[in-house]
Amino acid sequence: MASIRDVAKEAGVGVGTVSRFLNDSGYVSEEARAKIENAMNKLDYTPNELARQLFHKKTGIIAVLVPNVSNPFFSEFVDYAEAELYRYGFKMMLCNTEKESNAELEYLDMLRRHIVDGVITGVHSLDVEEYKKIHKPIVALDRYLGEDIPVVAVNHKEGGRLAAETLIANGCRKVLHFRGATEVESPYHERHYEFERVMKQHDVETICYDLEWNRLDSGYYREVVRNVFSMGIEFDGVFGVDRMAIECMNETIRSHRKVPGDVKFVAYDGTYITEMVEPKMTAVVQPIEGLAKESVRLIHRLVGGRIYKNKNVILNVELRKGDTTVV
Amino acid sequence: MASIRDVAKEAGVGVGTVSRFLNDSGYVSEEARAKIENAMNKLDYTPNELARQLFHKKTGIIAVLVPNVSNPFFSEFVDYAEAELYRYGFKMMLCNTEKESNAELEYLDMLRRHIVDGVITGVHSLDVEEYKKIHKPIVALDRYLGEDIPVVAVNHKEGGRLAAETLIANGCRKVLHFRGATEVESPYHERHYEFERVMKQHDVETICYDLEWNRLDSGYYREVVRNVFSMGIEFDGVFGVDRMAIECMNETIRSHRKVPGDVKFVAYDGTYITEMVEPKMTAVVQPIEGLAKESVRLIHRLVGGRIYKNKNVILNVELRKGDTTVV
DNA sequence: ATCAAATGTGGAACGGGTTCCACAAAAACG
DNA sequence: CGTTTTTGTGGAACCCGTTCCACATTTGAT
Repeated sequence: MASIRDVAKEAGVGVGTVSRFLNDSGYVSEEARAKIENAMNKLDYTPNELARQLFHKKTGIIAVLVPNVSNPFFSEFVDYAEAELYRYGFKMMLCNTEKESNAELEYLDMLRRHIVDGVITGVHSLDVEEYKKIHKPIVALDRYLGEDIPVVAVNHKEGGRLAAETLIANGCRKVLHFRGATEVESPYHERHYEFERVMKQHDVETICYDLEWNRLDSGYYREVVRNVFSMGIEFDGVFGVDRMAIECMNETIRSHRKVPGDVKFVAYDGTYITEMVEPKMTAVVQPIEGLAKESVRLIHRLVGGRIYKNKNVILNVELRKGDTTVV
Repeated sequence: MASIRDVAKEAGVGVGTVSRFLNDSGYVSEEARAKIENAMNKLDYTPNELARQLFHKKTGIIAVLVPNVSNPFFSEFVDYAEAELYRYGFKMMLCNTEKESNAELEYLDMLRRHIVDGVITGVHSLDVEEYKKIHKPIVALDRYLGEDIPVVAVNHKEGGRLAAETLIANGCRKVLHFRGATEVESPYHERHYEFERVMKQHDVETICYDLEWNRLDSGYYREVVRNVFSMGIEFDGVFGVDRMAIECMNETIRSHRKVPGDVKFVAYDGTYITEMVEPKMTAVVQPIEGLAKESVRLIHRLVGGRIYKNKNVILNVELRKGDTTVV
């Protein structure tokens, strides 16, 4: 593999000249340009990016940590994030952390090892203290990781309120509410608190089902649904994360109840799968593209050296009416 | 940031000794070990991976090219591939190529720039000639890219046969067949040919609808469905890729026809979404985990320097009966 | 014509690990 | 006790592109 020195020799110029030519920096005469171009073609030269990176101490790679890309929320996030990173000239390293408990730590370590310039993390298994030790560009998606780490999230309180009000407006009197594990500190729990608050305020009964932490697989959701149905619980409204709501709706249909006639559904997140089922789900939709864009914008600034303490970004949610509610 | 030379000086040893200590290669006395460990802690030293990579001309990064990670087939593939790459000690760079026409080329160029050690590509927009020029580790997912590039795919012919036989066994007489664009050379077209062949053999009428090339978004599928329904075409069976089949089924249900009573459905791919809809889809399922594992195994070998010309891998498909067919 | 500024160039030093070689001391062996 | 072998060490050279500095030539201004 030819190096810049080979090119310089072949072209009969100095390495500095070749380097300046390659980077369009400083002065290079037309004559030298031509000679270098010739030599490059002749030797089929491509600059070694690694040497560049070593010098600049930058790789232009951002690690994106998610529990699991096959989860629609995260696959959409990753999709948008990759496109946006590309726009900024970054490459994306993808890290699924669900599979192995210390994968998260290992990927964070790549920051110190100079393999990646920054990390966008949508993951929460690690102790917050681990993050505080790292003084490098990190952006948290929907997660509090300490003072210095900016958070990108949606207004979950508003989301909880919208869901509650929708079910109330639909005349629900007994609502099944699937909650994410509340042990973990995350902005998204706000939706549960607010949902419960509004429901109580309107004297609507809620049955809370607490989901296990970090179980995002469909198998688990199905198990939960079967569990609920076998308990013979009656309900006329459901609020839960997309896949949970969908599994629950399917079981409802299978047990010959009408949707939205007998039971209304409001899903949380509003990923594409809520539009893929029949009837289409009414959903509180998170602006995933916005979350991705903001995350990338922030990481770009951080990598660029501008310090942004507590520059959190909160985006608005929106209710998308489907056919699982009548109003 | 401390370097290995700082550590050597602090510990009062040579850089070679520190390097040998870090890599557990060659001789290092207990005494030296202790001194180095001390110095490392004192200086909070982490080796710079970039310098290592420059020397070894390896980054341990594999690029995975897919049109779009939010497509369930690819998100599952990427998910499994990431896990498997991790097992081999590789990191994954994710590249969505759909957004921009020259993204594919740009990502391939990273091979030459030494940014990635290998590429697994599930993408087809580029001219095959482009690939032939690159003599670096490349594995193709479901795609022919020339003599030297190994292909990982399933037995699509078998898949087409299974689908056809299922619809025939269900007594279908007029079947809607959504086909991927056949201009592009890809193993997966086999399923269409075989499907048509078997149908014709059994005198079952098929209506072929050719889909546009590389349009994988839900919006397009919905548009196609609306188009078909507005044409007033009658059919009692449908064969198409997961999302196409699902969109078609939803429209069928909305137009008050019964599934599987009036219309039977067989989906191709069998990603999780076919199990998420109600009724569950009967599907020809691709062993996505197997595809991912084989792709990674091959790229690992290629990166390891063992040449494998034409070592293609063909996996078996399987029919998973759901509730959109009666047999 | 004179001097300053602009244009152009080569190469050493650098970034931070790795490897290899020369050399030394200790251990093993006869 | 002499001689291999093993253990242990330091440092130069290398991987390859970048930057900076010293120096040369040309252009422009006065």
